[in-house]
Formats: sequence, C-alpha cells, structure tokens
Amino acid sequence: MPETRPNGTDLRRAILDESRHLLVADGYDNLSMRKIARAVGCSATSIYLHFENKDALIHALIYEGMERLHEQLVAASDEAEPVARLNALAHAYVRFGLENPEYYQVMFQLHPQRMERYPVENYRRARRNLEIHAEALADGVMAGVFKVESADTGAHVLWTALHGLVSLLLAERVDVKVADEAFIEGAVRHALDGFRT
Amino acid sequence: MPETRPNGTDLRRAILDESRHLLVADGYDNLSMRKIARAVGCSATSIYLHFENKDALIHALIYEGMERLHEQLVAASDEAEPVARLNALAHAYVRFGLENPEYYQVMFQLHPQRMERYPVENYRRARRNLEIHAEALADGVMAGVFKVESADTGAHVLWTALHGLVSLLLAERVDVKVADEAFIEGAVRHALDGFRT
Amino acid sequence: MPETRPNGTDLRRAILDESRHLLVADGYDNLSMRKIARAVGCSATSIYLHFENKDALIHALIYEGMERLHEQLVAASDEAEPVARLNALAHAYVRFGLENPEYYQVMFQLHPQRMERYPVENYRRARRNLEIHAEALADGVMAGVFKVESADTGAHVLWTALHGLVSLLLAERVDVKVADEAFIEGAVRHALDGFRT
Amino acid sequence: MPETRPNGTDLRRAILDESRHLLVADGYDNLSMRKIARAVGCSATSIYLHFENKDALIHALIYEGMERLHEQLVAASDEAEPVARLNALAHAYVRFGLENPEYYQVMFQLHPQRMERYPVENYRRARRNLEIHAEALADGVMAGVFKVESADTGAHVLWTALHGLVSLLLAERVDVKVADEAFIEGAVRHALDGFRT
DNA sequence: CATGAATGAGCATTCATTCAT
DNA sequence: GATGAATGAATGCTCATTCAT
Repeated sequence: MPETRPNGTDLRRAILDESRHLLVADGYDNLSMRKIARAVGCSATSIYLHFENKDALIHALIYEGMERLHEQLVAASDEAEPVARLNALAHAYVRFGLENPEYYQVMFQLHPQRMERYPVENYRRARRNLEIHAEALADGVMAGVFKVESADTGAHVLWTALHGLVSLLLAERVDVKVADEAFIEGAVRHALDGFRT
Repeated sequence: MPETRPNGTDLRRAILDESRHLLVADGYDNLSMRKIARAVGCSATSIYLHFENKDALIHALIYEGMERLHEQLVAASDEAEPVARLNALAHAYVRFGLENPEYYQVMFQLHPQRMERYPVENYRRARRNLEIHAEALADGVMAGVFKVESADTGAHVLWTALHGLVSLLLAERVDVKVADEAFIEGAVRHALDGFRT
Repeated sequence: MPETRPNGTDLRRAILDESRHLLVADGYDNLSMRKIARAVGCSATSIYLHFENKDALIHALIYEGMERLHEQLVAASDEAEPVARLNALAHAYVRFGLENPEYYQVMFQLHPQRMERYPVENYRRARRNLEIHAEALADGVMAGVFKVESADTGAHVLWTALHGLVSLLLAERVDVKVADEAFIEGAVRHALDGFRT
Repeated sequence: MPETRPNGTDLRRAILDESRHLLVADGYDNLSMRKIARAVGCSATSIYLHFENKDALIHALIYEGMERLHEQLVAASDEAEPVARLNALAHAYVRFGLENPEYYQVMFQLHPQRMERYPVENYRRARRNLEIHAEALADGVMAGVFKVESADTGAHVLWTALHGLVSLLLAERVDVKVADEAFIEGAVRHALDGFRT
C-alpha cells in the first residue's frame, strides 16, 4: 500500500504538495488539474472533492505560501536590534522570493481581476507579513534609529522596493555587470537606508 | 466594405490598440487572437496578415510601449539639475506605468520563458530607457550630489524600486491608509534619497 | 445517456470503425478528429480518452488491419502442398486488400514520414504476414517446386507484385477490357509463375 | 530585372517548376498555394490567373510528369529486340519512380476520389505510357519470345508489378537483406520472366 | 497581368468541469 | 471518498479562395 499514496494519507495534502512542485517545475500557466491529478496519482475528479475549483486550489496554495513566508520572516526576526532586524527581514523576504519563484508569482504577481474571489483570509495573511516589517520599523522609531511618517506606510514603501527587486530578478531583467549577490545586497541596503535617521 | 472600421483605417493600428485594451481588461493569459479579432471587428486570420504570430504582436506592443515611455522620459529630462532631473524621471516612469497599465504589463511583467524569441531591438529600447536614468545619476555624481558605485547599477537599483511601486499599485495590493498620490510621492523620494550624498 | 450509441457500447470500438469508414470515403488526408467524432456521435474530446492522439488512433487501425490480414492468411494456408498454398495466400492477400480498402490504405499506403512514431509492435505484425509467404516459398524449395535466391527476398518480390495489383485496382487505375476477376487471376498467376522451377 | 523572375518569363512555367521542387522537397501534403507563391516570388492570387484552382495545378503537374515519363520511356525503347526493349522499359519506369518520388506520388498514388475532375487528357497520357509497354509485348509475341493473352492486359499486369515495386521502395517498406539494386534487378526480372515463352 | 487585404472553415489538442456510478 | 467517461469551449494557426483595385 505504500505503492501509491500511503493509505490514510490526506489526499488534500498530497494535491497541495504536488501542485507546488508542478508550479515550480512547469510554471503557473502549465498547471492543470489533469497534470496535478496525474502527479498525485488520483483522478482529476477527486481534486474537486477537496477544492471547489482551480481558483480555490490556487488560493489554498497562496495561503500556504503566505504561511511559509511568515515562518521565514518570524525566524529572521529574532534579532532584538531594529536595524539588524529589518535588514534580516528584508533579506529573508528576497531570499524567499528567489528560492520559490513560482510560489512568488502566484502570491504576488497574479493579476487582480483573477482575484475577484480572493478570500479574506489570504488578505489577512498577507497583511500579517507586512506587519512584521512595520513592527521592526516602529521599534526602530522608538529606539531613535528610524524615521518614518507611519510604520504601516513605511512597511509598504519597503515592500514595493523589495518586490521590485524580486520581480525583476525573477524575470531576468537585471543584467547589470555586478554579481547578483552584490546587486541584491546593494539594493536592499538602498531600500533600508532611506529609513535611517 | 468593412463593417465597423471606417474605410481606409489602418487595421494594424486597430489590432494593436484593441490588444492593449484587452490586455488590461482580461490579462495576458486571456488574450487570444480570436478575442482581438472580435474586438477589432475583423477575422482572426486577418491578424496574421499584419503580425507573423501572437508573439510578434506582443513584441510590437512592447516596442511601442518602450517608445512611448522613452518619449515621456525624454520630455521629463529637460531639467538640467541632476537631482531635479532624476526626480522628474522617476515620477515620469511611475506615471507612465499607472497611466498605461496595458503597456506596462507586457513590457515588464511578462515572463522570460515567453521571451525566447524576444527581438534584439526591444532589448535595445529597454536599455535606452535605463540609460536615461543612468545619465542623470552620472551627472549627479559629477556634480557631487549623488553617490553611487556605478551609474548603471544605480539605475537598476532605482528601477527595481520604481518597478515594485508600479507593480503593486497596478495589482491593487497597496491598501495603505494614505492617499495614493502621497504614497507615491513618499516612495519615490525614498528611492531617490538613497543616492544623495 | 448517450444519444445514438446504445448504452454500454464500446466507444473505442465505434471510433475505430467510423475512422475506417471515413478513411475510405474521404481519404487519409481528410480524416480529422472532428469528423470522426461527428460520425461516431461523440465529442472530439472523447476520442482522446481512448487514443493518445491521432497517430495512436491510426496505429491502432493498422494494428487491427495487420491482425485481420494475418487471420485470413492463416486461414488460407491450411493447404499442405506449397504451390497451392502460395496461390491461396496470394489470393487471400489480394482479396483482403480489395475487401478492406480502408485498412489497406493505412496499412500499406501511408508515407514513411508519417510513420516516425510507428510502434515496433506494428512492424512485427507486418513482418509476420510476410513470413507466412516466405514459409510457403521455403517449403516449395524443399519440395523442389520453387526456385528462389532466398525465401525472404522472394516473399518481398511477391509482395511488391501483389501490392501493385491491389493498389492500382483500389485506385481504379486499371481499365483493362478484361473482367476484374480474370485480370486478378492472371496477374497473380504471373506473379507466382516466376518462382516455379 | 533578372533579380526576381526575368522579365517576360512565363509565370505559369515558373509556378509549375517551383511546385515541382516544393513537391520533391516538402511532399504533397505540405504543398500550399501560399508556399508556391512565396517560392515563385508572386502573390498567391496570381497563381489563380494561371490555374483555376489547386486541383488544376496538380493536374498540370501530373500532365507534365506523364510527359517526362513518356520521354524517358521513349528514350529507353530504342532497342529493337523486344525482350531487351521491355527490360529497358521496365527499368526506366522504376528509375523514374525512384528518382521522382513526389512526382510519382502525385501521378499514381493520389486517391481516386480526389480525381473526380481528373482531366481526360491526363488519362490519355497515362495510357500512352502503357501502350509503349504493350507494343514491346506485342512485338515480342510476333517474334515468338513472349506469350500473352492480350498485349494490353499484359502491359497492365507488368504495370502492377512495377508499380508495387516502386511504391514499396518509396514507402521504405522493403527491408530485405539484399542490396536495393539487386532487389530491384530481381523483382524486375521476375516480373518479365512470366511473359517469356 | 497582378496584387494586397480579407475571410470562413478547418486543424489537433488542451482545459476546467460535471455527472452517473 | 473516489472514479471513468464525457463534454463545450477555447487555443494558435494554416488553408484555398475571393474580390476590389
């Protein structure tokens, strides 16, 4: 019985996992219910027992992605000192994006019209990740090392910079004569410097 | 005689225009030759008289977008003073993105795998737009008002920040309790401040 | 419940049958998945549930044809005496071709470029049918009634003659003032006489 | 002016020539009006000035093929002695088929239903080629070296054998362990031996 | 004599989804 | 829970042909 899926294993779990793998391997546009089913080893119909439709599956994937990102951000924010913490957070965000390119696409690059039915819960998860940055900023303001109008706005501003960095790197649009590592380092520093007092 | 289009109107022009509109309405993945044809009021086959294939059509769109952006950047760079000039350029870039979401999407948010046949001319056009920013940075360095490792790298760093800003705004992911105008103003300033001496 | 086909009928069977009929009615080049679907009374998509693609459908047809031909050749080769046996085989081959023009076309008149993915199993089936003739020839050589360089080569030579006969008859290119039956009889005898000692 | 087609050159001629070349290069199924036009350097529409439709063009091609074959048969029949002459004719026929595979296909392997409008003149040309063989047979009968029921029927019988040989060779269906040359030699001799007294 | 523009019909194939079992 | 069979709609693209000029 370990032949296919181990008996009693959560099929929903398996579907999500395989979807993620296929996403990374083939990209969002090549993710089809049939392919997922084939990879999981169940029928396409069975997927519908666990997810209302493809959108719902994608949303679940996004949810998971947000969770993962959250975990990595939390892991990166053990530093007490606000400057070091924000720096760690920023790098963790960028690293997550570069290491999970297709995830990143689904989470942040899918277009709004597709997201009509985007579930509230996902919005919440997304905000939570922003708030981690906002907290670091706020702490820094209190400690006198950062200066921002509002922590929330500041977090968004930081996000736009980091998101732009990840997006262009993933799209292979950056062909600067500088090693990727160094470029990332520089861009992140640039994004953070603006907050320093 | 053509049904809808006035006699003698350039069909190629109409195709490009409708494609652009459909792009923002339905998203890239939902852009099909048939839908374009329907919108234009011609047969799907006719599109192939003006564009070798779908890719070529997209590339033409990108080309046009790059041209337009270029025009607006040039128009914005009449300022002599480097700081003011770079500021004007950054705002022009963001304005272009927000005012031409259709163009922006195909120009900067399409994925590299789709770009296999991406024509060299378009690469050149894209670089040209970066170089305008690089020049302003270089001028600023000479004038002692900017400090960057390299003008080219600096231009890329700036681009990532601006691109992130445009992308998230277009995706309606920024729900900060701040007027868009003010938010944009703040984010651009943030992006530029990092270069100041 | 299916409209036309009786409930429980094998759709795969129906597809193969209709394909065969359409083949002789419209020719190979005009055989399309849609036409087959229309003839069968199912959707084009359904065909893909039973055959991976058009090629696979054609190969299945060829496989069946080879099987049928084999059966008829076996049935015709019960004669012990080699001359009579080879004569029976030749006539069986010709009869098969004339009675199953649809099969014959795909089996022997398709072009090699189309056969790129020709499955090995079909090659085997084709050879098996040649070997039946080769055996009769070999037996005749042993019995001293036939004379051939090699049984295999002889079988191929015989095949070319019979294939030419069937092909031209099916193409209605033979307009000799002789009854078909008599013409066939003569042509087959002519093909066999060359082997006699 | 020798740039494109030399001024004053028969466009009809050029179309036929290019069609023939494309036929040989790409095969019948890939022969399209547009491709011919591109190869000739004229518009697709222009072809219709010289040929009613694609069928008519094909028929003209067949006509030319029959002429060519005729020329080669005539050239091969200068031998006075009937046996040698028929042998030369048979080899000339086979050679023509093998050297002009796509021509051969169009001339002899196109299916009858496509030939509904097959022009009478082409039938005549086809018959003329058969008659050359019939004459050799008749001469041989008079000379006492051949024995046939009727020269016409005999020519057809010979044709079926030769056509089968060419067809299977072109389809690469003959994988006998014998050099092609030798196989052909053997098959032709086999086809002719049946007529010897 | 020649053409550019245009078209409707057709192609193989893939997709998300449904439904009876 | 799970499935096999089925489907309508859609995709990019090619074709032979027509028509106004």
